[in-house]
Amino acid sequence: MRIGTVAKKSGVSAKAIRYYESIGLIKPASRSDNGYRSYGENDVQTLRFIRVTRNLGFSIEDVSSLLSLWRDKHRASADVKALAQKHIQDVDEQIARLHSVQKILKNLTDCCHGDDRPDCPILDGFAERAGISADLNQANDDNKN
Amino acid sequence: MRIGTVAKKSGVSAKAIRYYESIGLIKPASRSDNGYRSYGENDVQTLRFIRVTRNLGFSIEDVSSLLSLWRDKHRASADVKALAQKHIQDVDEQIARLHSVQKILKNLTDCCHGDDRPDCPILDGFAERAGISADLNQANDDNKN
DNA sequence: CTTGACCTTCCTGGAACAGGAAGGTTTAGT
DNA sequence: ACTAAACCTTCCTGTTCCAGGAAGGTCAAG
Repeated sequence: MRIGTVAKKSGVSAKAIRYYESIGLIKPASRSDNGYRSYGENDVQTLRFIRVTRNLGFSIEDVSSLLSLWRDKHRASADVKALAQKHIQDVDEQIARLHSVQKILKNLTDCCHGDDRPDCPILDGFAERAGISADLNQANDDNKN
Repeated sequence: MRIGTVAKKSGVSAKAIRYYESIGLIKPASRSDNGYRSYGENDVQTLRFIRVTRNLGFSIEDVSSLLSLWRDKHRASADVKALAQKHIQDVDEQIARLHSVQKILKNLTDCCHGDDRPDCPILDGFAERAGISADLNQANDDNKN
């Protein structure tokens, strides 16, 4: 199987496959006489595994560890779990950050009438969060122009 | 004020300030005789505004637009609101994606006993999501080694 | 007069690829 | 047999937003 075929079957782009090979995430594919990379069904499985874990947000480095664990029949499931839990924690933090951002943005936009008038609670809110009073803001404008 | 001082007062690193200048987000600072960049209080305000909006996840490009709107006393608040709402939508999508990831990961880790035994519902779950049956998985392992 | 703490510009790196150039190969159709 | 499309190869650049560091100039304190 050539790279285009395995790309379709795995859902991983040919570009990505070559990249994964270049950084050592997957081992170098064997080559046919013309120099084209040659793949088998097992490679499709590996690439699918990579696609799934990447889609779940694991870093390439983590995926590399997960691949090793996946292939190691004597792994301890605790090692896998530790990796997963670390990632879950990261995702939790990201979600928390986004929630707080969301809350702030929604509060501000809800207060904004959003017409052609210039007064805008959103910009005022940004300035306030920046510790800029309306007066300073005004002075700012004056100096800028 | 030199760049180090304005960096401290604004919470934006000197590196970032030079970068912002280089890409035209802020206008080039005036220079003193020795060639050092020179800043005033208004620059502190601008940088703080940038810091706040960046922390809220706006792209540099969006921050640039927001800065223009902030300085434009004749802006329409609708323009600001549109930008903010677009960003809110982006954040909503990110949160949704992370939530679904989180759900999957938590389900799998909850099923994993996490001891020194090799059987692991997390890896099995990944393989399943990849459309790899246990049998194929086995065949995979056999071929790999 | 020499540290040390600033500042300058310029270059590289990082995460994870996508896009494209330049050129070789294979395959299908005529 | 020939050609055009569709593959493949390597190599280089671009993306986003800066951080880190090299090499060198400047300035205030001890």
